[in-house]
Amino acid sequence: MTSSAPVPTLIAPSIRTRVSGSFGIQSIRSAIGFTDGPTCSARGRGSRTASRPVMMNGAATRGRARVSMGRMTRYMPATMRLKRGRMGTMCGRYATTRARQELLDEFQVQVDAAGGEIQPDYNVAPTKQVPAVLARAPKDAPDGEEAVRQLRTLRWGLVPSWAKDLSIGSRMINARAETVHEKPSYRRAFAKRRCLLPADGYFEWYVLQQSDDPAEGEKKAKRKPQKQPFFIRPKDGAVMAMAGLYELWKPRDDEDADWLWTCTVITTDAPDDLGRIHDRMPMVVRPDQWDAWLDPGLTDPDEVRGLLVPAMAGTMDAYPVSKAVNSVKNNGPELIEPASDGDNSGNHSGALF
DNA sequence: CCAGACGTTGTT
DNA sequence: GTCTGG
DNA sequence: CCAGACGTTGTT
DNA sequence: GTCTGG
Repeated sequence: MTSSAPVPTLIAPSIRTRVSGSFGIQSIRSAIGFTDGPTCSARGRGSRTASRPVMMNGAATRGRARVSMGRMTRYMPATMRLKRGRMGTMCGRYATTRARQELLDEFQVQVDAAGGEIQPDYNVAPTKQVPAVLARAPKDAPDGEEAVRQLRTLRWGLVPSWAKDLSIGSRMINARAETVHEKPSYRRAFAKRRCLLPADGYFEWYVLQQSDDPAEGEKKAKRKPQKQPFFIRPKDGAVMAMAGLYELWKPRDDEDADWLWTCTVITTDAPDDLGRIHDRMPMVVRPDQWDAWLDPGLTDPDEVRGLLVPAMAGTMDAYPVSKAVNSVKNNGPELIEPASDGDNSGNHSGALF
């Protein structure tokens, strides 16, 4: 019976941050979100507790932040821009398991340019190679040559052409649909290098906290927040053609090196049913828009933006899965199986929808 | 002019 | 590469 | 997205 | 805490 199990509730990230180890004041200021302002030369070993003002609508409330360090307390004006840690969720993991031939057929690919094998991947993470569909004129073709629709594998995490090394790619895994046309890192690719990234569905992690157990009485035992992975996929089982951009990059110091092909996933608002638990999702391109989306000759940002339509409510399934997906070392169909009773220490007792 | 960023997620 | 901030 | 590391000195 | 690697 799961009816007596504590009900999980969605909580926001803590506004109190505890840091331990050897830190300077800069670390603490960073921990509480200040990226600018007065500095202090104090250093030391031990643990600190820092608190910061609550942020609403992207701006800090008025007031002061207190940073206590043993007997010393520093106050700082709370007027600086706040920077959050990587506590949120986005499209950072997905599954793509269609076989090569299925992809070639489904997307009416003209040229199979994907070297090597295309293996089902139930745990795609940033920096991995992913199958992609794109349209591009042949390498040595004269101007005006027709673009050819091709299947390739790309590295997830877009590396802009100006990057000194490819490490920036792991931070360029998503592009917001609302701003992608104007961001320096993306707009060139948005105009000329769009692609489709086939997916079965994507993962997202809820931050869960069990409600207080009355049996514990006055003891306010603070439980560690737990993250529960969910898999989200189209109800009809159709392939998700995620809107993507690709880029070609070559190290500056090695003209003979091969071009590195990289990509990013465009995100958009999630419809209400999904938005109750998570307000962003990958942008999906409808089949009747695939041709236009892939057309490298369509470069007007307004026209391209017109192809991007947020998903309709009620079209996706979302259900909890095993925490095995947390580790990129795990891979297999079991990662997208609904979590069974007993999985994850009973964090969740069933589907939300 | 040069230096430095170039991105996303979240909202008690 | 190109834009913003100082 | 999560997991896991997170540094320096010197140089037989 | 922040950053990198997968």
